[in-house]
Amino acid sequence: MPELPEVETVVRGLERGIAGRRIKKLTLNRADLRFPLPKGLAARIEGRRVLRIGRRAKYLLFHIEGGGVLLAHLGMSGRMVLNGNGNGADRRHDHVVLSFDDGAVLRFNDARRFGLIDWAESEDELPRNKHLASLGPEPLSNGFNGVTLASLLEGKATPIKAALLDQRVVAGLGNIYVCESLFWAGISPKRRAGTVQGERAERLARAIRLVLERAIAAGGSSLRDYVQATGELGYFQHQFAVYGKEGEPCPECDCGKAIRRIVQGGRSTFFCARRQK
DNA sequence: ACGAGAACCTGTTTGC
DNA sequence: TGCAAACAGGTTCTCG
Repeated sequence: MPELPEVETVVRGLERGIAGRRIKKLTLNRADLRFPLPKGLAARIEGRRVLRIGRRAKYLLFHIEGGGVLLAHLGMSGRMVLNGNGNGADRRHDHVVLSFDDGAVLRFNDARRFGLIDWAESEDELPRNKHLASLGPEPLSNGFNGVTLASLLEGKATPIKAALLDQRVVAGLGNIYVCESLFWAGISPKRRAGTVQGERAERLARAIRLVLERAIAAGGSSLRDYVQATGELGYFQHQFAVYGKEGEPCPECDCGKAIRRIVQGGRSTFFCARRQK
């Protein structure tokens, strides 16, 4: 579910909702999460304030008073929702609940349990955290452009679709935004990643940035599970050009050719075979 | 070393 | 209608 724009939207909602609040209690409702909670996590955060909330790739970063950082990943089905507004979330999947001194309640709800929570002792430790250590560049950072993207793709034989899903190449893209970015860049998902160089890489870097920015502006994409921290839905799904649109006409070609769906690496890819080469 | 595919888990949709 | 298969926004492991 949640790719960079969804996580960024949640981060912004949490920043408004709980930055500066003091954590009163952490409640763990089920022990068999994908990874057990870090040892002694409750003791490290209870009684301390959340200074600010940030993001790296698809990870939420809760900066805690005293220097530690709580990391959270939402997996496929995870939600991080404030104050009971789960927008239909099944309460049985409220695995971790944080209550705050002002009465605010933050729920980590994750039906499929692909999400995770981790802990870094300090901001300096973050780059060495096992989940963050090998991530590629942030696509919305200043340094991300066609030149950097081209060098990351150089020599790769795998299809560009698979390369962009690899978080070591670019951090934060997932199935939706890879499909959408390749569409707007006019690049076939089947093209060898290593051949995306020069002007093609430039177009792709620009398309990635544009798609992500538009998606964030729309509050992310709500297909089934994703909601913002407030419980509101995202709206970018209404602006999809190709994702989930098999058989529908390409929105940019007037040839009337339909959007095709293929499977790459076990995941659906949607594209326009006429426009994307 | 690299790439393809399976596995992890639950819920919903699709097809016979 | 009913049941089974397919599918879902991600990541990580194994195998060739």
